[in-house]
Amino acid sequence: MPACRPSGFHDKRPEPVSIMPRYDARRIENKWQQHWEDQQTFRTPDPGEAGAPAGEKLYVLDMFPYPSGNGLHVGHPEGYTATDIVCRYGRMKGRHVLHPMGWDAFGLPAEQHAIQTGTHPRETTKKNIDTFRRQLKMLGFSYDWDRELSTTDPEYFHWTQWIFLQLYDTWYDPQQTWTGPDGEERTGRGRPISELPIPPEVTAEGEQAVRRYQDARRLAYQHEAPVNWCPKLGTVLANEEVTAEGLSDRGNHPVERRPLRQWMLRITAYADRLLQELDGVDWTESIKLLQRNWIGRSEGAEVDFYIGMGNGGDLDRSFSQWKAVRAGAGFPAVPGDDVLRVYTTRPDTLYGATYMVLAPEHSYVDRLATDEQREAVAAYCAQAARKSDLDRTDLAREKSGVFTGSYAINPVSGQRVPIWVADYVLGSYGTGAIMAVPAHDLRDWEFAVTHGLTITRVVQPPEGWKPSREEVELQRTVGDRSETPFVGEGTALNSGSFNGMPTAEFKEKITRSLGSGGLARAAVNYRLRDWLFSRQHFWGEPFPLWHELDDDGQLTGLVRTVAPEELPVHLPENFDFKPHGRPEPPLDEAPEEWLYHTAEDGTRLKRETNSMPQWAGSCWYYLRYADPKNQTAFIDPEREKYWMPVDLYVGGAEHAVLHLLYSRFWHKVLFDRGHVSTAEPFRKLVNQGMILGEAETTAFQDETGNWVSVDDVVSGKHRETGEELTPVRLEADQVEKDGDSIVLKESSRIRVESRAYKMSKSRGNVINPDDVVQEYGADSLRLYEMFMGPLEQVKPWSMSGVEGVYRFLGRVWRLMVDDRAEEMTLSAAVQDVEPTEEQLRLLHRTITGVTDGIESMSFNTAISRMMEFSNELTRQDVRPRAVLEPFVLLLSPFAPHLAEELWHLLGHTESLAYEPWPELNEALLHEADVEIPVQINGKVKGRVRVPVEATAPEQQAVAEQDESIAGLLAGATVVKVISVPGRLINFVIRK
RNA sequence: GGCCGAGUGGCGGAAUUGGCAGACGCACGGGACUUAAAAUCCCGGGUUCCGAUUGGAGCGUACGGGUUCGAGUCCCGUCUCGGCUACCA
Repeated sequence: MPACRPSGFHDKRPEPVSIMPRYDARRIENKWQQHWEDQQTFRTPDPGEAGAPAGEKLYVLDMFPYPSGNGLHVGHPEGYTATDIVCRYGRMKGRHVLHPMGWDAFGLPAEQHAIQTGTHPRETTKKNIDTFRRQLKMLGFSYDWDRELSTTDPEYFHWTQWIFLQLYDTWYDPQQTWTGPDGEERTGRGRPISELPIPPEVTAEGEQAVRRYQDARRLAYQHEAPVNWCPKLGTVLANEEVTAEGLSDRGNHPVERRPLRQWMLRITAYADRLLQELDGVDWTESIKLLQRNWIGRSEGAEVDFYIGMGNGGDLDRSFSQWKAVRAGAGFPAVPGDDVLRVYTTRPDTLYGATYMVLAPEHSYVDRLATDEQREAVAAYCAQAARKSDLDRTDLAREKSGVFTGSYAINPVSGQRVPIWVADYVLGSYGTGAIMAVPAHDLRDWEFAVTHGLTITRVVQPPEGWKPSREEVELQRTVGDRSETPFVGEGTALNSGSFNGMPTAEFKEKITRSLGSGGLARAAVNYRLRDWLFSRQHFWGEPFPLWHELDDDGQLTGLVRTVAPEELPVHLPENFDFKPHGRPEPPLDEAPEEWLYHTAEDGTRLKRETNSMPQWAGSCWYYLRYADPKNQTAFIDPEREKYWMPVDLYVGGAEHAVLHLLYSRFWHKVLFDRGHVSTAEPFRKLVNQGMILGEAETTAFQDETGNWVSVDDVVSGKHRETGEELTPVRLEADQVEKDGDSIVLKESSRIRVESRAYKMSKSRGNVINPDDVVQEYGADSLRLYEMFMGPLEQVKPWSMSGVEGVYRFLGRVWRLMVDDRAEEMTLSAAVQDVEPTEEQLRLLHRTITGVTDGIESMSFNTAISRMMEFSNELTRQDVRPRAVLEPFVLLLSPFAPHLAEELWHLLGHTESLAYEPWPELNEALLHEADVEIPVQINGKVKGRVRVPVEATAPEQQAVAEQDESIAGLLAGATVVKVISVPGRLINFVIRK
């Protein structure tokens, strides 16, 4: 906090008994917040309801917060103020505005707090929500609080569970072509599981076989997936709770990867739709790109390498038989046991595939390990299983792996290639096995060099190719020649009849040729994986599922759904959840009456004890706001049609990938199943930039107190000696600028560091919105956050900047209020007189500036224009009401409390929230004359005044008559004249 | 390493998208008011050189090139900072 304090709150003089006429933010803000609440000013009428605005609907949404125990952060009000301005502006423009707020309230912190203190997460959550609500109300946001929701409300998660059942009931048919309610034709659709065609041979096997066949195709399915099991803590950890070193965040205990039965959502089925339908939404290209990269579509081919049925030596002979069979039967959808299927984006390098690699978790590893190699392979796989993904990537600078002892046959060259196991191949991508082409893949090259495997070049680089940095780094010397890998495209080499063919053509030809031989097929792969949808936690939505048990009380793998009319499935009451020392979820220890049930047919049932991840509730909350109290459906179809899609969605960039991808996925499933009418939920998306702490200037000192220039500091240590250095905070007057760097005043050789850091408790630079409001008021906080700079940009906080906007608001106050009077009175300068032409021009310039600023979300420039207005009017002794009133309306979306108070003072009795937005009169915008620059050879040499409507030749004539210009033109040859009406004149001359 | 974004006064930033660089705010300096201070109001400012008083000339948007009558804005290359991502075959 700054030392000097604004007068509004801390006036030393005795308080007058009457209303203080000074700008007193706290009094005004409390008053109007109360007024809005009493009058239900911002309650949004439902479509068709009496009193609903006739204008078009406008749905503006904030990403709802996780109500943490720390309360609101200054980052929150940034986006919330932006959307609030858009909404308030929208209302004044006659739009029917939906602007809700709620809580993403399931999550780990409340659960951990519960384990430590015994307080139920429900209570912690309620308390935190109350704090957040109070803080948001204190900032004067125009939410319709009647629509408030929390993901933890049973009435809400009722429908989260219901949507899960929809996912469970859906399979994806990639073939179906259909036209949706949006009139678009698409191929591929999520359909009811009852419509899944069952092959006759499955039907023949009976009901259980049919159920299992269906279960394997649902969008929600069960799968063994590794979890972070920490034996010491006796609990499973979320990825965020595991450090980069593979230790538990709390206590630094080792964490193992353990497979556990979990629920997955088949988001990959929608990968193509998620990719393609991104084109139609109004998001920045960089966020779209982020999503595209995350989905990571690649095109290539699946190729089968023959491995025979055993480890026999007759591989070469049986290979030709196998090939003949394949030529007749074609490429099977599911590979048989006699082949190893790989995915490659470079089928053109097939002739250079000199070995193969399996991921350690590949199911063929055991089978392919020969007796001599079995022990080494088993040891390697066991070691790999213990490593986290991070370890695997980190340690693997040195590419490790072991030979299985087995061979496969390269389908094009007919050569035997060794099969290895290595953890640089991921089990979860492609087929979990690769053909290695060391000459043309950096990772394969590195591995081959390390393990002495054959490298065959099959692509000739194009003329003039220079190896890239990474390629050079991997250079090796063979005899007296040096070789590098080449990963680019070129022409074929050592590739039989394909020699000389360009890469692109080769890819296509060989895929087709192998395809007709039944050896390969074109394939598409995604980086995107199916979504691991279960967590081993208490504080999350329970799954609406029962497991069938066999006579021994074991899960059969068959599942029954909870009937929709029995939803929601509540969390068990009076249950003391503590880590129980097993990887299974805490709910596994829930009371019997919650956990077990006997079905009408006598089958023993056990509840699913995993819970849903925090993402679940945030996947569809935007829908519920449109109909938050609906008891019979997750949303009324008419309301859905009316309000969707969200017109503007604002939130932090940290959700640019996952949250948006997940909710788009759910939305598309609901769309396919006919529950929503739009294919995409969010029409326009804006990410606000992070707010950093105040800028800090830091210098470094060594042990003896000598300054060390930042050039010699690497992550807090001396670059040469490695000595730990002490960072010292400096005041602005201790440093100065020297060229491009900032240096100590006392020694210009010592460069210092000057930058702003992310706000964090440990750095002590966290700004609490409560303090700012206490000190300057909500209007100042709102205004400052918008004035800092463009919404999307990262920007440092500055407390004196807050003071700047506070002073502006005070000036606006004194524009209209006589602050010397004993009571609230209009300033004598405010008069009912005709405004001057100049005043009108100023007003209308402000109207365009503010209107355009809001519409393009450049709030900072909109505020600048209002500052110019108030600066100008402050200087004038007569301030016509006719320009002040519209100005108050322009200011109102930004500083609503102050604006309401002034509006009231100007004699209005109603809130200004629904006053019509001031209308622009273009005619009043311009003067009769404009001053334009006159250039000679592109340099400004003078200025002339010309009529606004002057044509190019007319304004040129004016310029030529100007004394100083005429002087400069005299004796020179005018080569060319550029005369842009109303802009400038440029004479190109030669002496 | 890859991808994305950004570099403009002491600081946050503006510039109608190729047309007067530095709007507006902060910080700073000067003045008015005041016994004094705070608050408020008014004025000032990119920089170098010459004139030296009112003026004039040059250089300036990270750096080096280019296109153009004209570039902060477009093109090529380089550097720095920030964010995301990390063996995806």
